[in-house]
Amino acid sequence: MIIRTRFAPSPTGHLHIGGARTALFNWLYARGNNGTFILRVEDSDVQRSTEESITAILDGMRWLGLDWDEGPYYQSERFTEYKERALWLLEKGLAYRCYCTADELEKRRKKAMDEGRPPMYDGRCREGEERPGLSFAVRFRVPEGETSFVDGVKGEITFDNSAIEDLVILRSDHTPTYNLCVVVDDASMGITEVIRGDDHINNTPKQILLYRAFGFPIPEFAHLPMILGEDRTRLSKRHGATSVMAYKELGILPEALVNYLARLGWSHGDDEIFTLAELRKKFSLASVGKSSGVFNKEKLLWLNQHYIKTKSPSSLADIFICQTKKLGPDVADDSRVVKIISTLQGRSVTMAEMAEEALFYFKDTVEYEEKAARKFLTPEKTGHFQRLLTGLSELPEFTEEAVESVFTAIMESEGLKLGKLAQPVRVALTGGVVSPGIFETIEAMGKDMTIRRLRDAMKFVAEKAALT
RNA sequence: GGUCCUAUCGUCUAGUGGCCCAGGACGUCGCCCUCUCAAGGCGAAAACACGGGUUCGACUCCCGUUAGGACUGCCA
Repeated sequence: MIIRTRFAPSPTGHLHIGGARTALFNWLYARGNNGTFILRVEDSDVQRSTEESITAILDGMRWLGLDWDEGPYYQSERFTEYKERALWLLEKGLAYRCYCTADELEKRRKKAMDEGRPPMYDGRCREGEERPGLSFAVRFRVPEGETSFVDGVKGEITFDNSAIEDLVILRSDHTPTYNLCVVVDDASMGITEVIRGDDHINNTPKQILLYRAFGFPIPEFAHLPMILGEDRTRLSKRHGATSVMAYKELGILPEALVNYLARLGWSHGDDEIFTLAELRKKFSLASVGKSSGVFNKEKLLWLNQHYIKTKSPSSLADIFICQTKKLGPDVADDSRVVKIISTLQGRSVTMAEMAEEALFYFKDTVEYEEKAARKFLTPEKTGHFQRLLTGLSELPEFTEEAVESVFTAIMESEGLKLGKLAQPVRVALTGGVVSPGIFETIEAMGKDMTIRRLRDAMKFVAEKAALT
């Protein structure tokens, strides 16, 4: 049998971390088993579903590289089918008309809670007469007995049906509800493995009962543990960035987020680094853990740093240009970009950070940090700038090695250590005391800008000396 | 309240009865390297929730306790 999995988000917000991991695991399971991955938008709650959310979710999926083979299907386009199915159950006596109003139900529920009774629907309309002219909802008649299934992650789970109330499958406006839609959809789309968050475990027996009532084949279920915030409660806005796209803005690479999400709840021995392609080969439901995990930003950042460090500079260029633009400079046409990235990628944790650290390469004039200038831009510390300037401007090839040779010549003839020379130059070129290696910085900056900045610094020193 | 799920270092986890006085990774701390900052190398501190069983032997199996989480909607 061909494996068919699906990701079924409800479009009431962006694609969040938990949803992304569910999508990833479904994708991995399908792709790893030559199966089909389906995207279905669960917008059966017309009131809360929005177009923007749908776009946001699709964007998030694409950014992560999770492509789908079928869909997106929309539940809102399938309302007649759900309704017909519900009516069929009604006809067969497997469901019944409930004339209770939402208000009454709410009151009864509250009363039951206050009195410490389980707030379940009491089934009062179960055997009632049909009352023509009155509006009604359709409730599924939950049979007596037990319902159990073998969960792909958690193992065997059993429920006593007495704890399951007769659920509404068609609202009084005759729109379908979630449990009906999922069952009808999963069955008609031929889903073989339902992989979703374990907040759905309690829905599973209801759905199994519906499958049985319809006579549909029952799929396998696998429930993934939740992702929690630092305070060990369900991840939500309170915990900061929870939207996948927010991480993109922060300069997180999709490979890093995918890798992190995969390792949150799934493991492969002691391995930590996985590309999407490797995950595809190695992923299995059997090695998904049972317990919920806390989302740890530090580790995500570590992975991000790893990918920034190991990717080719040119593959980072588009993101770099985009992040830099957010800070001002448009560097799309700057031929130095790739070289500049290569100087920064070993020391940037995020792409946003890299853009910030790269800013000095793009400024028209350097702004010296006051403390740095005071310490390093002095007559004695910049004494060799003229010689450096000459040496550099005479270089036929402006490469890291060539630049280094100019420095070495000065150091040898003057008996200097590199530190004595490098720090003042660093301040002259970047304005501060922190930057990539001085030779690579000079190469990446280019001959013209380097020489100009060296001259500016000498002028700065001279003017300062003249004032005192 | 009821139902269900879960329980190894601060965090993510390895571990499927003896290989474990518990391994890896992030983070933390120390040392080394060093033109600054990183990166890198080396090292350290740090965990089997508790109580009963089962067994020659339990982190591993069973039961209970405790703790956390989810669900309990005419939301999904």
